[in-house]
Amino acid sequence: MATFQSLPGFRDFYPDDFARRKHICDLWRRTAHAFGFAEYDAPVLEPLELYKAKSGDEVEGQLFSFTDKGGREVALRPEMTPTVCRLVGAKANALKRPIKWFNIGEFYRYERMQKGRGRSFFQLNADIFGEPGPEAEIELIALLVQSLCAFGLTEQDFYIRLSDRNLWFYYLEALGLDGSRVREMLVAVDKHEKYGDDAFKGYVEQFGPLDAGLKAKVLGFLQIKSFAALEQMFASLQSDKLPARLADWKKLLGGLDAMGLTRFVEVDLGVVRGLAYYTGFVFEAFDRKGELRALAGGGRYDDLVEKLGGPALPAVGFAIGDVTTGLLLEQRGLMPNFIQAPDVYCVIGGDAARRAAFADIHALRAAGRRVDYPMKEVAFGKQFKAAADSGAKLALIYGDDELAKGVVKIRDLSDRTEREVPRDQAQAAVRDYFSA
RNA sequence: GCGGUCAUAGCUCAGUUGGUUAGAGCACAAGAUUGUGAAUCUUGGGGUCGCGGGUUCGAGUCCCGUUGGCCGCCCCA
Repeated sequence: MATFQSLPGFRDFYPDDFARRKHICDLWRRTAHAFGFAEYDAPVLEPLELYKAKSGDEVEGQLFSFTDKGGREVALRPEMTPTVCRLVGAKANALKRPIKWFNIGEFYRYERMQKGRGRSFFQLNADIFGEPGPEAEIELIALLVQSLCAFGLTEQDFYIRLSDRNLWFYYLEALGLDGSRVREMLVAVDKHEKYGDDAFKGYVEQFGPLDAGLKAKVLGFLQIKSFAALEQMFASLQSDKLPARLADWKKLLGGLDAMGLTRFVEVDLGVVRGLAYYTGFVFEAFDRKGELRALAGGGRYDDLVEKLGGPALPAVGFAIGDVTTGLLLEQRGLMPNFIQAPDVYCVIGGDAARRAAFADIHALRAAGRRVDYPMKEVAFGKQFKAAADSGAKLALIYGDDELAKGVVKIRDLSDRTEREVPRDQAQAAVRDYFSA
């Protein structure tokens, strides 16, 4: 047993594991680029205060934080949002709008391990700054959908629940609740799915007994699962903000429909995301079977850039993690088998043959071809087996017979045909094979 | 931070009421085999049985602690 092991919650990426992670990150990157998002990055280590300013002092318990040698309180980044707000805020006036940015990076949280959650993970973060209307949500939800469809997942495999904190505010205000009572009620709504009526305990403890009529109305609202039901609910309510908001909803749902994404999206007012900094539409992606933790989450946070010291700048974004996405792909058999196959495997006789082979091997490699060969002298039979096992398309055979004739034997490993070419034409023959 | 459960070779596991030098399959390596592909046979390397303590003539096995994994709670940006 090895003396040292990786820290709890951290993963080692052996080549097979790394190939899976790379597969996920590569497709995310390609997808984000297809949507016109620009990639950025920033330090993994940030001032602790950045996260406290966004989430409150309590977050420190969930952070990898420490004091550096200069006496600075620092933390490994647990999320990208504060960092990207810092970046955008610092240059907001110089950046072309809309600002569509994404990042793929590693994040760290000091938490207890569970299925789908460790202390280090990779996320795609995508954000749009400077666009106050639902056009930004259309773009981001479409990107989120495609970030999963790119792997072959379909509406059978996952869906997105769409909700709106603004509507909750308007609704609860229309019912006569003030600001702090609204926030407390939203916490209860967030927990209702999990705890049922017990979710209201916190509200009751803070504000006294819950009026039966009010509770019934809240329960009715959080069970709304369609835009039609939403409109009907508001038909009888008086509010000056509602018509504009319902128009936003129409624009958002209309845009998603035009992109053919309606089958992925379900209106669900039961989602509010407990995070206080969300200010409008919020959305979460889940697997259809409901067996995994959330795949992705996001929403609008129009106040955060300013709160973190930048100018007032509307923003909406989401993040999707590699762990749950990977679990879902494994579940559905959509994780490919990755083989690190060379293009060419060389079968080599004795020392003289080896010297001849080396010249071609290096030249082919310099031209970008993947070439491998046995490092030690090995029986021919084993070399052919190794060539087949390697997954290479071609075997180049440098034996004493070929050397004497001044040729190289080229074996096509897929159909087992062989032919001989003069030594000085071997590289060209390989090039022609792969360009054909 | 709390609770449950587990820990034997690189992997999957066996190991009897506590009893000789802890086993198998797979994987890896060498050979049979210096000229042709998933085969066969032989052989080999690999373990202080997670770690520490206790009970015992004797512990992989029983007890306590600890570390780590898995599952759940809290939390989940």
